[in-house]
Amino acid sequence: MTSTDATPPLPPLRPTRQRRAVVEAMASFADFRSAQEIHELLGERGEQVGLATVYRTLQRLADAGEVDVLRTEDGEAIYRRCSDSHHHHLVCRSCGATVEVEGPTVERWTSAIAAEHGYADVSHALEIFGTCPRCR
Amino acid sequence: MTSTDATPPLPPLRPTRQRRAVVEAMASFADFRSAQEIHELLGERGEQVGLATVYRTLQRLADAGEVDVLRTEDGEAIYRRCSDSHHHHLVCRSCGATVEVEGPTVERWTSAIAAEHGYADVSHALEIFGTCPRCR
DNA sequence: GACATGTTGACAATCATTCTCAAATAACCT
DNA sequence: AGGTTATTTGAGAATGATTGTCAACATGTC
Ligand SMILES: [Zn+2]
Ligand SMILES: [Zn+2]
Ligand SMILES: [Zn+2]
Ligand SMILES: [Zn+2]
Repeated sequence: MTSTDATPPLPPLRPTRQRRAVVEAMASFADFRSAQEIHELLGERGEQVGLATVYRTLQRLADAGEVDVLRTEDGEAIYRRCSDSHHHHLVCRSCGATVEVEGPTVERWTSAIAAEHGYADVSHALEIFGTCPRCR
Repeated sequence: MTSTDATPPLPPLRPTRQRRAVVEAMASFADFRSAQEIHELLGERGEQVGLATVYRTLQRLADAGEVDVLRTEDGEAIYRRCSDSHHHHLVCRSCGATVEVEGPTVERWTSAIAAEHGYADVSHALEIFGTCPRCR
């Protein structure tokens, strides 16, 4: 709420072929994929985009809240397009099928717990893993 | 519940100086630390343990549920000794101070959500981040 | 078109984590 | 104690995801 940082000099951000390609690619699947997999997918689609650019673009999208980022068991980042509202994921351990879920229950609980311990400026991360119906 | 895998040939697991050292080191701090930091700590304590061994031991401890593992924003694994029961963490973004929290609320909610979507064999991961009282 | 600046891509550099494998050491047997 | 075998260790190489470099490019503006 300082009075001097109304609109910091944010760089413009240009619409390039590569960015469009990545965004479109993200719209073509519903599960979580790694940057490298997305890079491959782009290749298959005939859209030539450098790997570094894919990484950069995914990060921007993540920062902008356009995509969700998760970490696999071994620390690899995986991405998926997402709705704009706050939510969590129910992910199939076997095939990766993902369902976005939400509800006030967890939101309230985490806030309460945090307040109870004097923690401020709270955020949280919750992922649910299981085996989906199709993989039973 | 299959009848043929009662006790798979698990390797014995020997009590070595290195393993004791790591376990003791883990008991000496209460926040999350990376394998490398723990390796350093061991050095300072005069316990010479190879980095690879630290990694191996931490993984074993994690598999055995003796330590909790988290991933930092950039995918680095961090470890902390933990109580035996299922719980979650309230972590200070600034100093790393950690509080183990638990409660049936989230447990029930996640189970319900999973069942609702037909997911079986469910597990979940929840971390709460905030600024602790001391860092306000 | 000319200019200023954001963007790209090939490739090098990081860096956490894993792998390799010979030497060291528990556990066991006699 | 000596001998045998299965683990464990550690130093260094290897891996692999992610990031950095920087010259060539593309875009928006005038
Ligand atoms: Zn599935
Ligand atoms: Zn939430
Ligand atoms: Zn703190
Ligand atoms: Zn739980």
